[in-house]
Amino acid sequence: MDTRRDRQRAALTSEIKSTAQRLMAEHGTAGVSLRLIARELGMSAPSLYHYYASYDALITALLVDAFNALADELERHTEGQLPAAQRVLNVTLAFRSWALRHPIDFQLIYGNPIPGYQAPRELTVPAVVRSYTIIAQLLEAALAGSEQHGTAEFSCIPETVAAHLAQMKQENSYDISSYVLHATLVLWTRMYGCVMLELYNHLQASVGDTDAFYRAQMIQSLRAVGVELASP
Amino acid sequence: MDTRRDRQRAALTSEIKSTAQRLMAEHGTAGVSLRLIARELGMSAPSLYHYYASYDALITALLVDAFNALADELERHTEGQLPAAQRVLNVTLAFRSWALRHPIDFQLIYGNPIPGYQAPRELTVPAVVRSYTIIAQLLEAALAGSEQHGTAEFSCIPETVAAHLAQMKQENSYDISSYVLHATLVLWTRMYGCVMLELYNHLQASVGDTDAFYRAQMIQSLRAVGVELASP
DNA sequence: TGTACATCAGTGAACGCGCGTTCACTGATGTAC
DNA sequence: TGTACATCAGTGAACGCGCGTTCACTGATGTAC
Repeated sequence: MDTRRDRQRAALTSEIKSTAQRLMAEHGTAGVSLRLIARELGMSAPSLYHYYASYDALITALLVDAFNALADELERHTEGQLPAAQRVLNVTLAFRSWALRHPIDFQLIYGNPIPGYQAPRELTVPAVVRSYTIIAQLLEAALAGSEQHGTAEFSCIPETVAAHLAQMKQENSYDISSYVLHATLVLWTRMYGCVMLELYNHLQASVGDTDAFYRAQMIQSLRAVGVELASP
Repeated sequence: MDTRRDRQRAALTSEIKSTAQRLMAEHGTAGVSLRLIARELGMSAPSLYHYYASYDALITALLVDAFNALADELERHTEGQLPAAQRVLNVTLAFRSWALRHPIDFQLIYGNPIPGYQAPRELTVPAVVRSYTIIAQLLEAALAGSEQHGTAEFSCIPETVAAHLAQMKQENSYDISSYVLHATLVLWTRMYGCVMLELYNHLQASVGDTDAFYRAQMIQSLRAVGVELASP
């Protein structure tokens, strides 16, 4: 049954969520409250309890949405006719551009935790893994044809880290090489570092053109790993 | 004059600060309040106004302290008998180890802003620049003797970024090459990315030995820039 | 199609909490003679 | 060394605010016959 009431309910449920996002954009991830959302929607605070069981439940909904939106966006750049090497680059660029277009969602995922809120791990862990494996699999494909595996320094993975990756591979029965898992982690930390600094406005003043800076860093990093990119 | 009252006052002023830090460590940077601090110290909230003009003034004091403590720590690893190349590596390692030992101070500087608090720019900007120039100068020294400047990919700085760096050089009359300024920025983003992910517990599960992982990344990055490190 | 009943969205009042800050005060610590 | 005064640390009460959540309620929307 799809009654008028059901449709109304679905509409308001998502309107509450989008209002929360908008208010977070204005007041920061910690600057949002049920009462503020209700005020903004022109309704009373208790009425929100018909849509979300609690304040934490609403935050969790936002969090899960953000995780999936990011992974969806990365996945979108995974497919296509382009050579795998080019697609890896595009995914790393998509990561940053999504973060800049959705700074609040990004902070919700990777920024400071919201005071008093503890994200349920059974929801967040798989969501993180999803983005991570998207990149790893694509990187594996991009490296499949190439002979050499990156620069000499790069191939030198610390013993303890290699052991940990091997164990992870076994436990989760990944069919991705330790080399690629390691390279993905390195990429990940570099993407994250640039994006987070830019989001907190610590980069613009020094770099100027953060767009070109990021792109150059990604190209350099991918080449160091062994991805053969056509010249730009 | 150094009366009993003066000493008492100085002692309490710093005790308030250290209590604030301890409470932040327990409840997050946003989870601290004047009333909570006062309760913890066994005194009334209004009495704190004899030591700090307002809540914001206290936060600012913590922030400035943190900025300087980090820069001091980096500076400490700048000096010494070791070759400059080795000292650069040590400074990057010191950055992470300081952040791990003082996670709250680090988050205060580089994490999410505290809701409702706006750091005065005339205090924070010079403090950031201080850490940045420490690394740039040392890197300049480490590269002074070497013939080649890093790998081919690395030398390729985007035009717009190069132009911005040249302008910055002129405005502030730095005597550091654009190449080194750029390399410092790259290093900076990589240090930050690793450390921030580790602080927010997004790295341990994937990497295992974050210590070795970080060290390997720094060595690889420094070599890519052209720093000639003795083999470990 | 109309009626009786169940479901559910939305409300205002209230609870209990914590916050930063102001104010008029008490009592102790310092200072000047 | 003692006295009179000024300075300052610390206090309890209060102001005005916002928060998440509960509760008993009204009135509209749906459902079953």
